[in-house]
Amino acid sequence: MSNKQSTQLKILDAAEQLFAETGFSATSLRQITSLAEVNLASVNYHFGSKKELIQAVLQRYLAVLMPRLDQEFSRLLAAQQPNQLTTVLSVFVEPLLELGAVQHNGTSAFLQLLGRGYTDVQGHLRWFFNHHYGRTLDKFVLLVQQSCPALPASEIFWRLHFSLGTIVFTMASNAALKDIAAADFNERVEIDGVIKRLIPYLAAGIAAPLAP
Amino acid sequence: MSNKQSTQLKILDAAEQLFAETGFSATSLRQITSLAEVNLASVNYHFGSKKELIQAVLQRYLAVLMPRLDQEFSRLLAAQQPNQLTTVLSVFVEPLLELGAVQHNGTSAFLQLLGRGYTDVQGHLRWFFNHHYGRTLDKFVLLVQQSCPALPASEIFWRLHFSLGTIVFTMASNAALKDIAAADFNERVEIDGVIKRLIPYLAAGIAAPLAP
DNA sequence: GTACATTTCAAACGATTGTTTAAATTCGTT
DNA sequence: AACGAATTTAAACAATCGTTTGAAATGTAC
Repeated sequence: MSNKQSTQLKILDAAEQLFAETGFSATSLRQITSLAEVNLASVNYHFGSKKELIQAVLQRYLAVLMPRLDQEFSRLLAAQQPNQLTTVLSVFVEPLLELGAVQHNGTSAFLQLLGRGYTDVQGHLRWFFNHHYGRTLDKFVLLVQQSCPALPASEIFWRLHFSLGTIVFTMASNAALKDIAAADFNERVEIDGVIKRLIPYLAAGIAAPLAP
Repeated sequence: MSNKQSTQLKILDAAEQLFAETGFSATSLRQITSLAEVNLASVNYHFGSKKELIQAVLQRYLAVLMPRLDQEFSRLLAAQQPNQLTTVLSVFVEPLLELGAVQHNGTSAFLQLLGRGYTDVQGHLRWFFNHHYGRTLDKFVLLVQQSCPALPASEIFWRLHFSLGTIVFTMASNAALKDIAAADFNERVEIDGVIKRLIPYLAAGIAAPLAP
């Protein structure tokens, strides 16, 4: 076997780590190739450009996660009556945690990348998501609407984006929050702990009574 | 009067606008001085460095907002019994909206800057806040704890950071969200509409029942 | 109006960025 | 072993960044 795959993988792994830690635009190709111990030009040789490298790093997880989520959404939609909101949200937990199989610390890395993608290169990831996984997202929105029949669609739109903000920001600053929690509350929190803490918060927020 | 103040103000206004639109590190001094119609070197002359310019842009709002919030927190703390959580959160509304007096669209601009500050230069704004306004923040945390006596302090810590994420992300992508809401729901939403939509969501999330 | 301090200005600085080039090396196939 | 394709390598590219410089311009006070 040639070491072509090996070089590509070394780049992907190093890029993922640095992107998650410091963001996409703040990470230089020289940092990546230095950590990966490969030549600077190999990024452009194997991936074309930095932009395509970013997409490749994200796709490694999305290609696993999104079909998995789509399948879960379809399963819930097949039920006769509406699902509890916490049930709908809990659907994310297992597929996300299974990303640990893609890579070491894969779940945490992916969620941090997601946060970076939304806050770093503004608007780009949102478009990418709607374009590639619009069908899957629609299923999720439909599930939430079924769970909250009292809420108008526009209110659900806003609250789902509020929730996206909660997730994305929490994950982007995951490392800092972990440190503070450890220092202030003697509390060791892992990624699954954060995810499970999020669910009641998000469920209550989304289902909150309408403002007067 | 010399036009020293005028140049400084032109820089502050232009920097604020571009920082809010595209973020701190993605905005170059040349973009700022070009929009402000001043010489490139005047930023370093009047503010010292880009970093100090960022601080000056933020301080223009924080110097107005934080004493105002501190005063409101003290007022609520003087009450004998715990306040409703929505009451505590609603305290932010008026001081935030009054930032419109600092600048045109000041409220929206400041909240976007806040979002950028937390997502752009990771960790720096958090330290700055705790260092300069720690007393005020402590009052707020105390108010929330009084409102939610059933929640352990560590859980409140996490939920307040979830809420910070909601606010910061929503405000950083405020422009995009406004556009989508207008396109999908024929809904014109201004900054005060977003703020008032946030309160029931945040209150419900913070006060959510504990996970099993 | 002269002297002094403040501000503006064009130009250049050194550093870093993503990308490209062309030669050197490694690899798989015959 | 030898050929051709794939990959790696060092070097340079042009562009952009924040910052500095020193002279020109402007403002202030006597």
